[in-house]
Amino acid sequence: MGKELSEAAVDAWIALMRAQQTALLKIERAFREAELPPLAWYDLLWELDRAGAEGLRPFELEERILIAQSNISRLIDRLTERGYVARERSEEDGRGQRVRITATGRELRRRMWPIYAQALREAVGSRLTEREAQTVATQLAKLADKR
Amino acid sequence: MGKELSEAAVDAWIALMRAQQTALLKIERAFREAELPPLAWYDLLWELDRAGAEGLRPFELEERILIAQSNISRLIDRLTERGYVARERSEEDGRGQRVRITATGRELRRRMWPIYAQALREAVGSRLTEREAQTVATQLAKLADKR
DNA sequence: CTGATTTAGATGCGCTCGCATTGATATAGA
DNA sequence: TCTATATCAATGCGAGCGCATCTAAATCAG
Repeated sequence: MGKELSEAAVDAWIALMRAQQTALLKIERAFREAELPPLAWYDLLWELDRAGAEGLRPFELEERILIAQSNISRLIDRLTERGYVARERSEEDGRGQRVRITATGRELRRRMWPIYAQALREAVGSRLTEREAQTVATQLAKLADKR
Repeated sequence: MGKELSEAAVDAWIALMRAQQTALLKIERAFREAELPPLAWYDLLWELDRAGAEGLRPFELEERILIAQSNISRLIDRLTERGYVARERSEEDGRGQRVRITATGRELRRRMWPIYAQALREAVGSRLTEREAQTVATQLAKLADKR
């Protein structure tokens, strides 16, 4: 692609903004209506659940979920306060820590999933064929590079 | 498509979140580095510029750009303070108002565009072929419906 | 016409965000 | 080894967000 900005690129960008906002709003609303915490909590719990017993370092979480460092720090604060995750000093790095999910945290994530899945189905799954979803995922992956 | 949530849909959703976040961050950064206001200002100015001499009612802006009512109201506040737009009581509706872009506002939008275009080219245009961009725009449009 | 409902827009509130900075430790280079 | 630089995480700050609520005007129903 050359130096000019194609109209198609602008259209794709606008569609991207609208689609994300609209879908995100629906999903957050679903969580709220079910009296569950916001999506960011799910993301973090999910990564920690996957990470298993060793947990993750905050900077590893930062790489996996798309939240800035300072917000990761405070998100961990909030989850720690409620006992969904636990902090622990890192053995191998004196500056660092390890974050692990607790049993309660795992349970919360499990409760959140059906709500998430349902909302996702309505906002995304039901609107694209499997094939379309695959294409979209592939194309959009090209935009996710931070460079 | 049915009642189940396909893996492809989840992948598309995650890609959507990441792509939007990443691209948006780049664009906002570009504006900041050029010492220009954020994207939302551009969007609002652009709609008002297009609307011409009659301007728009705030609720019309709300339909066009993806910002909640209360935030539209405050965004107009900020732009009014700096003289980029002007409020005026609506003739036809005593509850309402008309918002119009000023000459300074038009000028600001004009200055913002090259920065925006450049960032958009880097974040989106250069990463998709024209054809891909079209496909993405078409598919994503299906997710933008608020219902 | 009157009262009830709806709609337009503003505002208070609490929360989260991004940025910049700080403090502490780790790593690299002379 | 000693110093400079880089990295990890926390925090102060100001700004913007979404929600709920409020006021005023418009619309609807009887």
